[in-house]
Amino acid sequence: MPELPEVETVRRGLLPVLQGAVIESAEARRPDLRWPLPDNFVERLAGRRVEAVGRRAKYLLADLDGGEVLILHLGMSGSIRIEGAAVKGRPGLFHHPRAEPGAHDHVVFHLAGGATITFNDPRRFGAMLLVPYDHMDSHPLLRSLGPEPLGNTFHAEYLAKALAGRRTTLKAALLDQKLVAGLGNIYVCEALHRAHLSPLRLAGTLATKTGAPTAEAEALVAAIRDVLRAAILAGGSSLRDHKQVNGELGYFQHAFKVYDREGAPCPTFHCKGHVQRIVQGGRSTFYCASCQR
DNA sequence: CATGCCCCCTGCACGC
DNA sequence: TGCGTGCAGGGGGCAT
Repeated sequence: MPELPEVETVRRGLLPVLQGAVIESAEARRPDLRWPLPDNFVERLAGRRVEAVGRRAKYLLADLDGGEVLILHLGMSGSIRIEGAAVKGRPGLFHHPRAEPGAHDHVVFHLAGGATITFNDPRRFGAMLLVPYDHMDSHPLLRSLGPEPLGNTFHAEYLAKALAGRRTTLKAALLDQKLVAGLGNIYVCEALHRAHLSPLRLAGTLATKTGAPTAEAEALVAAIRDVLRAAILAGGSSLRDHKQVNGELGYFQHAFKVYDREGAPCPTFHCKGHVQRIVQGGRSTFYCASCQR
């Protein structure tokens, strides 16, 4: 499920329940996800208070008292659900009642007060790590990440410079988390369509010799920011069975212009083209060859 | 360093 | 119905 908007949606859903909460105990129902769980995982979490719930790229970051950060990645199929908690600001309203753990419920956090937070991940491409807060930025998984696409340092000048000299396609460049962090297959396709840029364009052609940002780089930055913001407002995208932490579906998938819409008429105003599917780097790309150049 | 390919794993949709 | 195939939101590791 999870690209930046989905991870941000999870973060926002966790915030009212998890921030300030104490993890009474943690339950590891198997020893590994993508990698083995951290040594003494359960012991290191027991009794810890969650001071803050942040996000970097597609990583969720739970700052714990005691100086460690729980880093959590949802991989391709990871999801989180909250059960047994009151909904903040809505007296009498609760998340779903607690249920017994089911298939692919790999880690369960039991919070003081009775709520549980369950990590489910059928494919187990997700991950959990515990790292000292002071070493977080230098952790191998985080240290090479590019700027946040919704942050102040991601602008046309940066993008033009970052793309300069790249000999790969725009699609591959935008999927590269070192260039900009948080985009995945869906939102790259959607952003390129909004910017009317072809996923096959050579990335370097959006840069200039002088280093001045091009109109195309401006358009691409705007498209990326717009589509991510809109998706976050919609609660992310729910493909297959993925849900928000409260069990509700996101609904941005209904706003997809090209992703998974092979054969559909291009939604661009006055465009006569159709959405086509090609394969780049082994992954599907959806675009309109007529209005994306 | 940059690039492209393989792989990890499970579930599901599809065609026969 | 059953079975084989291909595909799925990510990204580390490796060869080139």
